[in-house]
Amino acid sequence: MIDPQLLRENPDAVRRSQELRGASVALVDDAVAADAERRARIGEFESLRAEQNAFGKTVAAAPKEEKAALVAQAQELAAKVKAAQQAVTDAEDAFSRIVGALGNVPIDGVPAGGEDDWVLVREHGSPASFDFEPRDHAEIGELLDAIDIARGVKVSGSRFYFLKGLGARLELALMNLGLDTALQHGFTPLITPTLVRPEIMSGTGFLGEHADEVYHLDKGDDLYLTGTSEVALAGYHSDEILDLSDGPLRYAGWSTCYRREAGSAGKDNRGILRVHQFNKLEMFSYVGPSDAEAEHERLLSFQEAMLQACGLSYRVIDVAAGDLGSSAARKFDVEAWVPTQGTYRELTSTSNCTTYQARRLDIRYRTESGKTAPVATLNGTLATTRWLVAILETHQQADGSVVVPDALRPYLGGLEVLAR
RNA sequence: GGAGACGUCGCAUAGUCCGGUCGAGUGCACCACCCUGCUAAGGUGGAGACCCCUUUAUUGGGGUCCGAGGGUUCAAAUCCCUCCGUCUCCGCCA
Repeated sequence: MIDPQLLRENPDAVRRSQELRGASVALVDDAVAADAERRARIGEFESLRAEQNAFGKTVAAAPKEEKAALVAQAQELAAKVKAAQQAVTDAEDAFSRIVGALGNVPIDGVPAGGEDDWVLVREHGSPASFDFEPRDHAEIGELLDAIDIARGVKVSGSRFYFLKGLGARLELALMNLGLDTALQHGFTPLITPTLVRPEIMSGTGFLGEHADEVYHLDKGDDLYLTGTSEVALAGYHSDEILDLSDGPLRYAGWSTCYRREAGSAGKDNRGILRVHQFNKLEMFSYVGPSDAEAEHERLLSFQEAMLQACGLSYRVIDVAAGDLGSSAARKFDVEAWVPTQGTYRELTSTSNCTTYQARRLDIRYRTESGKTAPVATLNGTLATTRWLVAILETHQQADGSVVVPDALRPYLGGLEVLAR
């Protein structure tokens, strides 16, 4: 949730934010009103409560012949207190519902608009060219006996697959390259739970507009399957006051990810570009708010280093405000060239959530003056199963074999070419 | 899955049976000062989180927090209910 103080002191900034996102500006007025209402009700309750507390003491201290009369008086007061308390509860519920619906305020420079209004930050490398007709990754995967889609569908349904032999090894190699990269930069590896409680799921913002994307267990276990380890990584320090005096806390979380892909029927049906289950290595940083933008650049640079190590050409885009998740204040996607699609496809994404997510999960740190303040949280992908698509297609040869990028060879026992 | 015990402001505990004197005591750790002077001890004082008003200076006042949420009551850490979690024993299964 956004900083209520910003809402109070500079509602215009929030209005601009909503406008940039293409979201409701009127909601800001509702939020301001809800805030005022909430504070008024709190004031009423507290003064009544103070009166009751004081009165309770005289009742307790009174001699027993006077007690009956005093208690009768107190009853009246108690009824008022109870009503006032209910009014506070209602006002606070309304406030958090309305304010919670406001997205994070984009950082200056984030382009306005929606999905297609991203701004190119930079390009690296040039799209691969071939002197033969390139095969798509599904075909290569079949030729190499590396990706078995037919049996994935047989066992689990559409959008499922088996990674087999070289495919399985390639994914593990990629993950290990990512893990080593993370370790070099001081990230602590974490293998995270993929089933989480409702409060963690909603605290991280995944039960909002994208609730349909999430698998939920309904056999008496009120748990959600996470679509990214970001959920567990953010929940990890929820309700805590962190010690950031030695610098940011950085984690590299590895987990399987589950997505329902509701609403994308017919989209990317072929291969493993869009699947219900995949693996991902995710970076997650808890930093002081003033360090957030620098940290964002760092995460992006690690991602680019990974893409480069895998020999992929890519572009970095600054995602437009309307296409940010509600938690993000800025998001960079790194998209790799996928030869058979003749276009760039998202391989990684890194979001600076500033203090938005932390405020909802109640994650704070101690400032120099000893006070507590919400931390900033950032996340970014370091490797996912989807990378296999770009790697296989980019480095394929006419005979269907695939050249292994140098950086991955040590993780494949020195293998230089994937061939059957 | 069955039976039992438990969840107190950093950690450890007192208090809960007999509701008001506990808006919470004590020990350790922590911070400041004093004493002393040496790889320590002693003394004094302080100290949490959140919210509202005020001030805008880390000011002053008020409210909330005894796992979470409800209930009973003039009044609940203390009684009742639900949920979450921990521990012990048994069963079952890896």
